[in-house]
Amino acid sequence: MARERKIDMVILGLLSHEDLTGYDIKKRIDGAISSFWKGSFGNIYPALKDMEKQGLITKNDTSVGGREKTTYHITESGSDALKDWLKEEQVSNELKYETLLKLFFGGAESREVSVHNIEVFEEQIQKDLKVLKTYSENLEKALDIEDHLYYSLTASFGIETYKAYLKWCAKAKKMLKQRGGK
Amino acid sequence: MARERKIDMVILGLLSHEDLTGYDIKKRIDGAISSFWKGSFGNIYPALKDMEKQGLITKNDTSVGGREKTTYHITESGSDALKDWLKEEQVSNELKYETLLKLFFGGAESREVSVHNIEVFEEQIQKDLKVLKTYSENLEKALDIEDHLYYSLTASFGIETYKAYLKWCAKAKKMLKQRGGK
DNA sequence: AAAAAGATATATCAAATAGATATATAAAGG
DNA sequence: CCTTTATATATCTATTTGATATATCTTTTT
Repeated sequence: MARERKIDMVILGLLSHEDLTGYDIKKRIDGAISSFWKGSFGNIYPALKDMEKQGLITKNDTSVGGREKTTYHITESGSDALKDWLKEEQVSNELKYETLLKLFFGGAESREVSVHNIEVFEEQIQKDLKVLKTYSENLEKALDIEDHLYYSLTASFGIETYKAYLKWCAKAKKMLKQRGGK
Repeated sequence: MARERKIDMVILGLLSHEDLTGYDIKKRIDGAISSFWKGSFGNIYPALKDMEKQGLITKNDTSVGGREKTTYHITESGSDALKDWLKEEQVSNELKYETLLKLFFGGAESREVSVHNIEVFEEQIQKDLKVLKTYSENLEKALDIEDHLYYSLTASFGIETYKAYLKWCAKAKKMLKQRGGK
């Protein structure tokens, strides 16, 4: 058996603030959450169906014109499930860095290949950092809103780690260019 | 269709250094690689079978006493596949931080809960950092070995990011304890 | 020396995730 | 008017995760 489905908690967390459609949920996940969690239609829609059966959320079908859409709303029971999860001790934090995997096995190719791979990574991080900084600055304009504090803290996590990445990139490139590599 | 199977590259990378059994591969992944990639028997064994069919690796069955074991060896074609992958531009780096997910939705519970969750994370990172530092120090004793340079760079990535995490933990806890939270 | 515990070794299964794709309507732009 | 983009739901396959089953060999405890 695989562990408990985490997408459920992402959905409950989002629905605890506002009613949303599956499509809306995907958009929210692709936004601020994307730097530390991912979601796809392939697990969002099945999870919504399941959770409705379990009574954690309720659905509300509406049709605007010829277009049908289903909005979900969190129930008392769903809200409790979210709170229980927040209080659980064990967490699974896992990162899968293909860039590091390539570097680890970098010896199978020339050093130039590894340097280039680091440069590709570096550029991506620089872009991501820029986006996160803008997001963070906007949040800090209204830190009196309780939720903004939480969003700001997760953004700051990203900013701090991205900065560490960039520092490492410079160092790693230097090391690879030094001491007469093959 | 899901993207190309990444476990294949982990296996090829490991086999490029020495012949290994599936069990050995699991042990290697759980070691130095574990901080940036994971693997399980559930994907290692099927991948080995597949790759053998594809001619990327060859198998060698031996029986020591009544105990059977299969050792795998990388082929020329497997070695080429590894090098091709190293030279590919696109990479998928994804982190799934349940700790951050909980913090993002922290507003559904008291600030104490979030502070506690950060403390749990902090302790784990402190442990991991200690292990990585020891590993890194041992590598640096013999940096003249080409491969050690690569292993050292990946270890240093972990060390730098873990340090950034700890710095963030202190800051985040301070923020949550300040300004009269609920 | 026997029993228990732990390490070695392979394999498989269910649940969850990733990523792509299919379908159809609505809105916006040229 | 037509094309492109956004909205919205759904499904499928491949892959990964995590657990479990089985069996042998080795080391430690009694």
